[in-house]
Amino acid sequence: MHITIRQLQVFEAVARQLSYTRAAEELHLTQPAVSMQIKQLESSVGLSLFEQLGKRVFMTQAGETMLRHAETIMRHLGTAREEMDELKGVDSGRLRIAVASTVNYFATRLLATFTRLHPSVQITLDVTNREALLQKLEDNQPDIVLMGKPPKGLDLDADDFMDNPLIMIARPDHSLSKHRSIALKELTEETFVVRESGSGTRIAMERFFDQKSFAPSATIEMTGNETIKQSVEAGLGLAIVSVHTVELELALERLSRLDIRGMPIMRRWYVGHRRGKRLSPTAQAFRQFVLDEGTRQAVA
Amino acid sequence: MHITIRQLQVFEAVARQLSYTRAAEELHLTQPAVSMQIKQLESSVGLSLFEQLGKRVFMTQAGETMLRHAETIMRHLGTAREEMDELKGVDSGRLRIAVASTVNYFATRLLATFTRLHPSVQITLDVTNREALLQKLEDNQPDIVLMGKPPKGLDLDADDFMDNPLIMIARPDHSLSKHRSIALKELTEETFVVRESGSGTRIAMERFFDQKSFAPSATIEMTGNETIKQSVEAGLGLAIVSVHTVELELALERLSRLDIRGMPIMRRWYVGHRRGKRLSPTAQAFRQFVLDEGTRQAVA
DNA sequence: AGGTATAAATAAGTTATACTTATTCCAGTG
DNA sequence: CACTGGAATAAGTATAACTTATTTATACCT
Repeated sequence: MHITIRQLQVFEAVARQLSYTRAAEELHLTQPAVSMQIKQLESSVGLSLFEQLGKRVFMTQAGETMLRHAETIMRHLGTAREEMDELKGVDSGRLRIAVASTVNYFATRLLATFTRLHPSVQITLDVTNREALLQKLEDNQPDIVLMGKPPKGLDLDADDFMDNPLIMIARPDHSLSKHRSIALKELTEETFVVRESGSGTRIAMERFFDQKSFAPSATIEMTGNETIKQSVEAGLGLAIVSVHTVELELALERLSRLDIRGMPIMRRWYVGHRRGKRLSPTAQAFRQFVLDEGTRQAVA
Repeated sequence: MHITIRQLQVFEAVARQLSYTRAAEELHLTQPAVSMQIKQLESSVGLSLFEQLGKRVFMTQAGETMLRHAETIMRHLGTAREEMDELKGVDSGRLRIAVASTVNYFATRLLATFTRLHPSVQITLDVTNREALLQKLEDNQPDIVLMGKPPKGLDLDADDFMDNPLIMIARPDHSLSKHRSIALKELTEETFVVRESGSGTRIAMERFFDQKSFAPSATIEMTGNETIKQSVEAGLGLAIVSVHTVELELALERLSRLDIRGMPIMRRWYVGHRRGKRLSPTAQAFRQFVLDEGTRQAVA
């Protein structure tokens, strides 16, 4: 014998009305149904909750105690329902976004706009490199990821939404910086500053070099885009980066873009989530927002 | 479709184990039974509570929210059960006692002893005259009443437990105070201080006078035993009171007892409760205590 | 790739539970 | 003393909560 919410509901009505019949009416039930529920509740707690003296129904002390708990339980059920309904809307809840580090340069802009549209959504932004991001996906940590082309192996529902041109950068005073249509083989003697393995940009670069059967004479490996940019600025060597990461530096002419034949390497950004994941309305809204924003940007 | 406690129970187990199968084992159920309960809960809140990605089961945000409420609800159920069990014992709960005003003189002694035996019982003592007491019984306010002989009309389960001798008192310097075996008719010229109507002592007195075909020449009506005693002490007249109310004054010889023929009027005290009332274990214990204490006193 | 193991979903059938209607019982009331 | 209002009881029915058997899906393992 165990307590049920129905019993508590019926009990609460009887306690309020102090009448089985009126409680039954209120609940659109018959009077015997109410009697049964109360009797079951009483037998499962092992005490009388009501006593009938003459015609009137009184609550026992046990009844009063039970009523207090019944009320709080029902109140919690109510608020649970309310909070669930909240979550059904787009303008609430939590949105966990993980982005590959390169994406960060425009993800913040994207998020700023989205936050303005849906101010009460609580957003978590997690910036890591591609490899760590795949691990996080494994743990179902992010709702939505923004990254380069996802690997085939992983079960990811991903759509591309934006160009991601990879370009080669150098110090503005580099000897080739004014040249046009440079062939890769001209760079054989150059040192390349490259991202850590596990980075999407690194993978894209390697594939490009493989295709062109090119192998740089020297590479220096570094973690993070900022570090790479600073190294190139310092004259440590050349680097391949997403154009999004260096817009500012190019404009200020602190870095210059080399006009390599076959470049920019045209890649795309993807918005994705684990296949089978039940996206919350908020997450769906964000996904759609990213896709729309991508095409808008492309047109502009 | 409505939420049930069973659903919350099963949900909580799955949320903790993050596995339907293990939750089923824990609850001694089969796995499909768990699936069904979760599905029903999900459909009644209109949101997925879990999502299955690959083999692993994850909680959704809705699930996390629901879990918080489920836990508090189950905690309340638990404490409700505990408190109910408490009430099943003799040493807890509340005990509402109502006594006729005359009873008060020994009820306090009785309660003191009972409280020492059951210290954590919360006792309410309500002292009123017989008439008001019957009204309170009507409203099921007291658990137990101590009073003189209850009227036949009312549905009261009452047992007598102690003698209640009514005696006549006078000022010690009253002319009859040294006399023996006084006949009522000798008191025709006396003034009587009598309790208000509705008092048990008053009723008993009137019946006694009727039987003896005696009618006092003058009566002064007063409320409460204390007032009566003081009035007699002040020489206002004679009075009939329960011996229990004047023990102290007789011992100190501030009042004296007249030796009237046919007195003391031998009445009894009763411990009672409304017929059909479900006495709590505490109330039952008190009732028994009063009965035992009464006979003990009689023997002593 | 293909086979295997693990875990959840689905289907069908059974038992228990939550209701109903009809009736009885009980206490207060004219 | 019949009458009325209100709860209890009885019997029957629909729904919910389970079971077993089976299917489906995915990770794992050569």
